[in-house]
Amino acid sequence: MTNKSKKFYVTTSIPYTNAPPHIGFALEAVQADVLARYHRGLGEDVFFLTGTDEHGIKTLRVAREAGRDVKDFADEMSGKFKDIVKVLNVSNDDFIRTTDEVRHKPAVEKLWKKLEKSGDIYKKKYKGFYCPGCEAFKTDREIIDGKCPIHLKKLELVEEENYFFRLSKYTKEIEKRINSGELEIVPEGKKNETLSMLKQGMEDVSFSRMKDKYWGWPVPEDPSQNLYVWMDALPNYISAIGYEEETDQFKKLWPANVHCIGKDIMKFHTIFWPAMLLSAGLELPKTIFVHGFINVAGQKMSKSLGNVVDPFELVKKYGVDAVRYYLLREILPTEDGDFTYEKFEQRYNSDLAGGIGNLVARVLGIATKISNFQFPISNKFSNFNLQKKIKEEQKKYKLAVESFKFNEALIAVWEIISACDKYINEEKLWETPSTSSGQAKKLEIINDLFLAIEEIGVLLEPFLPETAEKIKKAVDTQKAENLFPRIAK
RNA sequence: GCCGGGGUAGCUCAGUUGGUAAGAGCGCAACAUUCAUAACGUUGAGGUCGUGGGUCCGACUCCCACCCUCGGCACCA
Repeated sequence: MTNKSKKFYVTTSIPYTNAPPHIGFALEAVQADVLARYHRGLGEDVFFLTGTDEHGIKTLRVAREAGRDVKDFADEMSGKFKDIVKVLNVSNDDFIRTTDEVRHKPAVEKLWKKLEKSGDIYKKKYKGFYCPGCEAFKTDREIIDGKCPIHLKKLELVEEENYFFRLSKYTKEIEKRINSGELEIVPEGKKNETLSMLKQGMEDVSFSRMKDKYWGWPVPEDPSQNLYVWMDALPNYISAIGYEEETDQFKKLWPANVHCIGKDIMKFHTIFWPAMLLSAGLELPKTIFVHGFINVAGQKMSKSLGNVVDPFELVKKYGVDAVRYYLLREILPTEDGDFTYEKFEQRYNSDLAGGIGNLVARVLGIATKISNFQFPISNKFSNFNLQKKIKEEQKKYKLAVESFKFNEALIAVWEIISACDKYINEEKLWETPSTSSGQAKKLEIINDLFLAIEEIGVLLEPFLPETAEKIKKAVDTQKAENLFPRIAK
């Protein structure tokens, strides 16, 4: 492998810190982690970024309601996201916060100046319905009867002068880049949605708010205004890697290979962000990968319904790889998925306990109890069919991961697991052969199974890193712990 | 309202350009078996492929209408 020179820069979106992490962010983090680990396995120079988006009204409001200092509150929330990433065994190389004044703030300022220099920043009156209670503008959709749904007070029509970004100028170019494939959007349906939005044309967007109405970094050279969310959050992808000083790292890593995002923020990543980059004379990310949402028992996850699934609890209860497995195998990568404990436990028992867990225990049991086998007696397969099957599935696996079909990649691995189980049954490995040649053949078969398990571990590493490690250890020491104890019903 | 994606076995989904393929996995049942986590394996039951029309020698696969569902339609992120 000589992929050392090839770089791979992957990001998650930066979740907002008004609430602790839920399972939706866990999905995104784990998906991005598979990509990062897979490409590392290919020998590429991988950089994997995640972080938190902290500025804005909501964090401010939630902090106030809790009687907390906002920065202090944001610190705590951001810490929770840092924790969940760690708990999920996500291999991020860095973690950026929008409140970071060393890396982020100067980078955002620099980007702003670039946009300004391109003539894409201008002042315009922004009109909106403002709720003094919320201290925020309300969108048309939020407004009920001309009133704020939270405070039930009549909204004021407030006009303020803000800085706008000339988004409209770039729609044609972005459309072109998408159509040519230079900017790839996965899946196809989301690409089409973006294209249809572009076709309708985009209006310019406000990139700042009056200082006292928005928590954020000040607009360079106009401290009466603060930078609005797009201008603050999206640039995290370049601020973290050294955009401000245009470091070697920045030159090497940008443009990003993949931005992993949720469908709710698609427009900002497929239109706003590319427009900003074009304006600044920077390259566009290569791929935007859009995942769906996770419902709980068919219902939207929400605080008011009280059905928010806490990823910390899940990991505590079932173990990190069980959670990763569910997210990657049961949830279709680009569709909305569903979470229930029943489904989770069923997946766990059938695939994890009965599949990989059982196979490893089985093979090691045969090797140690039934035979005095020492691995390896050969690094080549004796059984052509098994070898062929593994090769086929490896191919499918590679294709699947590289097209973001994580569930299909896992299906391929489980095909190998199933083939191994069948092999053991067909050969009746537990019986004692009567001849010495029969005995020799038996050892060869066990060797095949060890080779297969070893390969399964390798394939599993991006998905279930802890399990992969345990498998490796089991093969090396010929002792296995119970990988996934069955959950009693 | 406009635009787009879907509606295939109990569940989650595959089904290439229309013609002996109506499929997989899970769940369920039976059988077999004991090396393993009551596991693994084999076999089986289960679907008029949303509804009603149409084109065709022939449609899950094409056309029309309708029903249901999910999403997008521009500053909540």
